Amino acid sequence: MAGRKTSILEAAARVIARRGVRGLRVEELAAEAGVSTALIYYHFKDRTGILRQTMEFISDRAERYTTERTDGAEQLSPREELERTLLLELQDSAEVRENSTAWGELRASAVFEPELREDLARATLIWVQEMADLLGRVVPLASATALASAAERLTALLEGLSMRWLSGGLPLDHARALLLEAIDAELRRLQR
Amino acid sequence: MAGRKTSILEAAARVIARRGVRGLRVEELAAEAGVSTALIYYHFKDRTGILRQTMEFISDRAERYTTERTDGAEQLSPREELERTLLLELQDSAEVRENSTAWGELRASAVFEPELREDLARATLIWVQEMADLLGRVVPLASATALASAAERLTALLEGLSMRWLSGGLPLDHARALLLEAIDAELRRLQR
DNA sequence: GTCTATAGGACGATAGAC
DNA sequence: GTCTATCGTCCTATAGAC
Repeated sequence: MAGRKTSILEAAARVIARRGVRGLRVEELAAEAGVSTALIYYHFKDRTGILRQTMEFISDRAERYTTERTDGAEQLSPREELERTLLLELQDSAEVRENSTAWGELRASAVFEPELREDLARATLIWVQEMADLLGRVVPLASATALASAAERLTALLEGLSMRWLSGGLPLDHARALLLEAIDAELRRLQR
Repeated sequence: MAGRKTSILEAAARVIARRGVRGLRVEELAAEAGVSTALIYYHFKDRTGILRQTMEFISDRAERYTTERTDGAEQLSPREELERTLLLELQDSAEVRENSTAWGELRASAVFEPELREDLARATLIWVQEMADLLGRVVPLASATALASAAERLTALLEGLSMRWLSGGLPLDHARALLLEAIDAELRRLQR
């Protein structure tokens, strides 16, 4: 079930996290996945095909661990759940770092590769909507528009903080503290 | 005074905005600047040298137009000045788009090129401090720490929104509206 | 589906003249 | 400081066998 193609995608996420989209060499990807370069072109057509499908793979995987996270026994308040979900992306675990790095890279690449934009927009939308739902559970009386805006801001801020963290200018602790305060500011604004 | 080297840096900013850091070819840069590739290596040593100095150039230039902006006759309230300064980076003019694109690219590149990090950190610090000053003029009673945090959040959010705008997923109007609301939320928080 | 082998081009960098 | 010319490498992509 986790076929060759899937294991190539897993390898692609690792390589992108290690070298960036800019540093992704098909040959290195092949070595990482333990296959030949020809097989990669067979499955993905060209370099852009690799990037597109890797982006989809990464966003699916992120959605999955974001969802599963709550399956732990504990009962969390809506606000705790909101905070936990956002902070999940600012953690120094291999998996999160890999996902964040690859995600940042793919978004940055989309500025110059229009082929990536459609998938990027879809993944972003799903992520924003999930966040708007969580916010709505904390502030049930807020309007859908206000919730959507807050969700867009928090996710965009998270991406900005994540990038600073990954590029070495912002310690993780500090990034997390900043994000928590932003959640507080947004909730205050919604509760007016 | 605007010597060859400067005009190469201007050309580099244009090429990076057009093709990205990964898409920057020394040959294309040479053509854009109207010089030979050899001259570029003479002035910048290697590709990384080009990137480093271009980053410095861009951050200086951004600082300059950020400062000059207030020299227009009108007297603005501190809050108007704050809003104007931040919104300045979300405009569809050639110069701003070029600066934002190149800035985003260089930050993303720094994740994988440690040589860029020092310059990046310095430029970010200057930008954050300027923003903290502006916030301090709006809310004089706020603590320095609170101002610094708000400034870090607003600039990180701006980078996140900017990236979404440039990667095609967020219309400029919407990005501007989101940023204005974030300023509002941060000021509310500071004024408590 | 998967491999080996390689074509073919692009690109960074330098040598050497002026 | 600036150019012309070029070397050598790296990298995407495909041809063709199994």
